Amino acid sequence: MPDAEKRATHFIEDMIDEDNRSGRWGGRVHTRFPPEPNGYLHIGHAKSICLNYGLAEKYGGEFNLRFDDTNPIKEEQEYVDSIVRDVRWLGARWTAMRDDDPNAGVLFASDYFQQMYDLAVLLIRKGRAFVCDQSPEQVAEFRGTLTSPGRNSPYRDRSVAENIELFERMRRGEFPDGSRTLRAKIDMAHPNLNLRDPVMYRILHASHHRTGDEWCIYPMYDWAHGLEDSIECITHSICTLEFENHRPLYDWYINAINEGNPAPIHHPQQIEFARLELTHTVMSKRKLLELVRGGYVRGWDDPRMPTLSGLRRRGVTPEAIRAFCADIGVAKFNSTIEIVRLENAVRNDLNLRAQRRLAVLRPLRVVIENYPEEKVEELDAVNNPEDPSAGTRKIPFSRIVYIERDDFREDPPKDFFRLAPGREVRFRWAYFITCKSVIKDAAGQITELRCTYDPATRGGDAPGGRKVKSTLHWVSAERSIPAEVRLYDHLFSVPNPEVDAPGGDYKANLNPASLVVLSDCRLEPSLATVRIGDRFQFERLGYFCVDPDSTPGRLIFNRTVTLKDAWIKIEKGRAR
RNA sequence: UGGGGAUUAGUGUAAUGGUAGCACGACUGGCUCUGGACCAGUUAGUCGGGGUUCGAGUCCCUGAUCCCCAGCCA
Repeated sequence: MPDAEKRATHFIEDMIDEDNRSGRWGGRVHTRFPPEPNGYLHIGHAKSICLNYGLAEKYGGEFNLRFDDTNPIKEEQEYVDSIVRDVRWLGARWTAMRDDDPNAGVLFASDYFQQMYDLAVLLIRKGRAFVCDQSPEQVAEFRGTLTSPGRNSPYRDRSVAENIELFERMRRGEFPDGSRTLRAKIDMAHPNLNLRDPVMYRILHASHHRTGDEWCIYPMYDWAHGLEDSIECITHSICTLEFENHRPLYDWYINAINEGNPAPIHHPQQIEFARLELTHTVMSKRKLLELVRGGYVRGWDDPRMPTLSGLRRRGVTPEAIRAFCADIGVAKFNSTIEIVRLENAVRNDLNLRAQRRLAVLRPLRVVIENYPEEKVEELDAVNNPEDPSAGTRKIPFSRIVYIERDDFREDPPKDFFRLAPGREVRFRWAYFITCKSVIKDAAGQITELRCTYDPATRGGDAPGGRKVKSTLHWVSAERSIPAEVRLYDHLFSVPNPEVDAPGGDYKANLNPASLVVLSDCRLEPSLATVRIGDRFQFERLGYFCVDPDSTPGRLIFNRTVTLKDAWIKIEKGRAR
């Protein structure tokens, strides 16, 4: 990734540096991202992708995208497609990737099923695996507990010949689901429960999204995963902390295969790191699925979701996500990142590239009494003060304009220096405006402001250097266009929705104000020609992007993130 | 009465026996045609207790706390 910045090395880089010094892998670095296609990718996966791809890139190595598709019951092609799309969007480049074929170079564990099967037969021949007829309940009962040893399965000492025959019959489909398993013969008293004769294969008469009905036995993750990495000659198998307990089992499998083997298989080094946790959201696939299925959000790509598709629809750029991942670091400490860090990365990125526009979300009508009725002026506005090459555009100014209701106070509190009766402010790129009077309806609601403008301040500067305390955004009433704007806030109203869950239900912490739809917004006319996905800064408000729900006649914008707002901070401080 | 990990400002993350630094947050101030951005400053930390050493976040001993593991899920 081109935007990798200079920073201290983390522990995995230190390990690779050490490997390179010792010549362990001959200078080779080969990583992979191994998702199970049973859900959509989220920001936590982005951390793993950035880590794995980033290492391959940094060390001139290779990076595989491989699906860990060993459980047909939970996996679907829809998820495969979305994951390929998201990894590509994030900017990772896998080995043999092509831009004209989405699936080129994508790898699948299911392509290795026969090799895995052959290796399982090898372990049976070596007396290291056996077919077990225990029921799932019996297996659990015989496993023992955390503090007490298990007992051997009564089927543990079957002959090699019988095991081979039964395993072949399992594959042929002669037995019902759950009736038999293939298990490794290790140690039922081992303090690490993963080594108490773990199941290697289970019978599953289920159709697989890629292999169809070719198989009715499927390898367990622990058996399959290490072999996948071995087959692909992965050097550094990077995974999350909870698999630390499994590493001895992967090592056992490969050692058992290689013992006395004239053609030993590759033995990758597994390294564990802490997965990403974020405040004000949830990250487990199960809970995200529940939010989608339960209608709590509008889908996997709801802009409030931490999914990559949600973030993309929200207007977050892949560059911002990569910068965020680089910023938070990699370690073995189970930490929770404050979501403002992500928001900050988004602002930093968009500040530099998003063009500025004027948009009024909650319009308040303003009549400029001394401005001619029919006159319209095209005023010059800078597109991006951070990027002179973005140029300028014209904005029409006229007698009647809209400003933000929040930008006027009839009785302004201290430190409020926006518009108020008798006060002069600047209209961005236009004129100095003074509020002369306030018009209200019968209910006492402000419906209109009557103001005057100073013709000498055209463009926004006073000739004598006269200052105003604030600059407001505005749009011409007649020459602006309507739009719907969707304001998003944190999905959950508390930092740790799973920990502080009333009644044990994290959903009780859903933020009722996470989506606010404003349907009467007014935009400057240059926005009439935008395309879906285009991003802008609406000055003084935040960053917004065009939602796919937009139609030619009706523009819909999503608020990606607000600008920092010093005034809100002052107000909140006063409330306290 | 198990095994495996972890613990540095509010939140993260560096420091690999030698000045505890950085980012975000918070708070000041400056600047500004976005109360944005930018600039300057302030705040605040090595889980506890022993030990080794001229010197310990780092090494040793000993406690504490937190996370993971008893799916034919991954």
